Amino acid sequence: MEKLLILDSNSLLNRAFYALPPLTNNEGLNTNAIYGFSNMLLKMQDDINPDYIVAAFDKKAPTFRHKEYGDYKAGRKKMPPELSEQFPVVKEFLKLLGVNIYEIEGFEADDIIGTIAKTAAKEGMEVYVVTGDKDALQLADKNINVLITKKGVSEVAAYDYDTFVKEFEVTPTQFIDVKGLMGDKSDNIPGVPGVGEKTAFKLIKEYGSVENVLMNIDSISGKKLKENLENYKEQAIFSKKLATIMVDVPFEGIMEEIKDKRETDKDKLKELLIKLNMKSVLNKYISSSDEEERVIDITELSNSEELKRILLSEDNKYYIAYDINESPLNSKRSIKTFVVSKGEDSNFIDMTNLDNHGFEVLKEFFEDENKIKVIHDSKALIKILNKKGIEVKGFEFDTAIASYLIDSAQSDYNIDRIVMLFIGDEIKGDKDECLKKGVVYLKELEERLIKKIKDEGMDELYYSVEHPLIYTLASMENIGFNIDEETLKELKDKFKKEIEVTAKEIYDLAEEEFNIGSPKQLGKILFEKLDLPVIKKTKTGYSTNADVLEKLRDKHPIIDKVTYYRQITKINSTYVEGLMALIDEDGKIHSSFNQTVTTTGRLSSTEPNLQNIPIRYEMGREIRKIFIPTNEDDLLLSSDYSQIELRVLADMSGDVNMIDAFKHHSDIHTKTASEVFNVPIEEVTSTMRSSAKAVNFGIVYGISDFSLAQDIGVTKKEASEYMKVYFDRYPKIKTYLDSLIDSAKENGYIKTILNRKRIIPEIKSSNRIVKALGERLAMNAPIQGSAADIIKIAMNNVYNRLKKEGLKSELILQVHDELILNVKKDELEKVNILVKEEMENAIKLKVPLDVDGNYGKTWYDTK
DNA sequence: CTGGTCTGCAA
DNA sequence: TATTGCAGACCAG
Repeated sequence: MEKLLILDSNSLLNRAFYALPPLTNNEGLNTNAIYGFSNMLLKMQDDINPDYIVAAFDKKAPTFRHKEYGDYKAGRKKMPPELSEQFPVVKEFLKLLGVNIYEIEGFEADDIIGTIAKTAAKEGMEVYVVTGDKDALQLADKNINVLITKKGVSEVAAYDYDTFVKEFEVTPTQFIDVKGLMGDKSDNIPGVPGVGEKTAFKLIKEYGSVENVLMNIDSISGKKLKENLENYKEQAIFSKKLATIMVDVPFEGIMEEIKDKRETDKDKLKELLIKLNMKSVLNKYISSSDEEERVIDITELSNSEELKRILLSEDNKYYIAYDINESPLNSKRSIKTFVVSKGEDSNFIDMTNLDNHGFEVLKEFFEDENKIKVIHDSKALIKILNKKGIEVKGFEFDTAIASYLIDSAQSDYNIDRIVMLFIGDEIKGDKDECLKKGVVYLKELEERLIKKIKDEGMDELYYSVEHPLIYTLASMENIGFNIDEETLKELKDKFKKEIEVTAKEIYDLAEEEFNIGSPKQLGKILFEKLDLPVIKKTKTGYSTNADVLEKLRDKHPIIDKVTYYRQITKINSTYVEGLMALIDEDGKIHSSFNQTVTTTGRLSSTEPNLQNIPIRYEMGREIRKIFIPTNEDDLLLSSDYSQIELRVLADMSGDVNMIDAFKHHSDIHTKTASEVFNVPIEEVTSTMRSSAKAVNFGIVYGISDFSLAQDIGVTKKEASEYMKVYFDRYPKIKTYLDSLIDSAKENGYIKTILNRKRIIPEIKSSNRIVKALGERLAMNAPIQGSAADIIKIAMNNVYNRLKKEGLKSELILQVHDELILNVKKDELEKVNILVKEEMENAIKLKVPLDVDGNYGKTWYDTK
């Protein structure tokens, strides 16, 4: 006997949604109902093994029940958006599975189910109806099994005619009569007042139907019950009608349609399940035996001859992964394992003991532009090759960087992770195995990523900015920043003495020795021994951060000493000792610029982080004196964008007032102050200017009145007033920021000037704090990200022009809005102009970009 | 020895 | 109850 499985989709999704904890994919789409639904479906398929499956949905349009009874299902809460957004996805899922979906205007899913169930049973099918709604029990019949979900969605209780009668002692049809009498709160079916489940069953068991009950009211005991039955006769009949599931919805050729089975669209199903991050479901639908198992034939190349055979025997496209011997020192990094594939093969070679001939092979391979290379996370490899005098040509695509452009929020872009993310396969094994197995996925990854990048409109961003930037950064990192070790040692001694003296003073004031660096011990001294007022607490105890100490400084002389001690030990450990440990054999520091870390598109810098060298306070700023040019005669040039983020904001918002200010090269903070405080430019005080500056900063970050108030030390109300006036003066900024939030809410992401995408799952959160964060991200990311786009363009252009013009000056550092170059003395003027030109003309905005260049003998002096 | 927490540096 | 990062010190497990 053929089996038909009918899904009461609305009911099941509701069940799953409320039974399972919230679950989202990486884009913030809720998936818990989908997950529960698909697992339930899998279980049913396993248990029943149906020949056909159909899914019924409710339509939004009112049904005949609503039309006849205005209050039908009234009082039902509106479906939360976290659930409703999952409906289209489930429909897509079912469609790809080949399941027929039925939803008909004017009928509920129940009616569709009833009709299909009865029709199919009549035609000799064994029918299974799965639902979370007990109403459907009235459909139970000889060949119709109604499966009701129990606790959650994993288990079901099954009823056919016999089991139903056995349990309830009425027939399934009589169950409608029961409902007519008792009503149904959730559907707002009234029934007869005073008649509950017990009485209803009792009456129907005795009289068989609502009609018969009503004809025999006289013989029923109980005065009140009689009265109610008498008074609500019509309501009882009507309720029965409402509770009756239709079994005669007009369906033309429904059975033929159901039997006309469609195939599962495996490729698209896979894609959808990967997108939903539902690997476990995917595995069940597409078992590995179903797919051609990826044949991974891993070959070890044991000498340079074998390497040569793979790399040089023909012109081809090569997929490359590698591992390096990590070291904090650039000079000590080398290639450990080199893995190459021409598509399906995987060949690796242990580079540690490779002879010189091996590097000749690599040189011939990498410098041949007809041998096309796709490299996963190429920069470290390029750096090592470049150091050995090998250029890299014919390099077309970096799968790590491309993956970052598609989703910048991943914690890393190792091959195994992005294979899971974009292909859905799990690569098992340690780092080494992931590499060797992963290389065979690079071809498919490349194809998918190229398509995605094109679809997202990021061709220019990848091919003209990020990809060329790999070479620019590799060069900067290999060049490094020269260090004045003498001065550094002097600083070290100076700080060491200062720390000792300060510590002694603190011990004297505390009248005991303790670890000043331990917030726990310091807290004990300050708040218990010295009994200072507790300002703030942390999870683990008293807060002793800078803000707290600032508030306490009048209360005890120890506070200023502690603050000073903090500053000086911070500078000493992080910058003096930290930098000292990273000076390479060439006397330079070679920081790494990571291209795939930040969510906004900025670079980040590690080992060491050269993007947070102190500048605000003199004591820390001194650190900059140790950064010197490569050669004695050279100079350092620092060129920085003035207010690039506000200019980007002016451009993207199109606010005429702000655009004007930049066009006239006004001091934007003073101008803002004059607007917000309504005074002429000349009367702007420095306090006003710094408040305005804080507002401008706040706008860029996505502001709240609370934080602004805290920042500039006014009340929340005043801060709120500043913002209001600000938006009055720059009206288009307000509308622009709002439009960013709207677009993020609608699409789930925002884009920068170059279409760099940042997915913002937070904005869909039902937690209002998280959602508020999402809104700030939506406002900040396009601004910060566009500024990042612009300086990246400038970096490539500066790098290429210096090379093209045969100049010996070199780009060595980027600090978000600033480029630092090592400049030959006789090139200074030329390079200063060149850099300014390239930075200012990196992109055409509605406002000019202003670049200020400063040079000096040390980084400290470039001011 | 690792990972969590607190702290503080930059744009 | 402001965005993006990196890193050192401490400390519990």
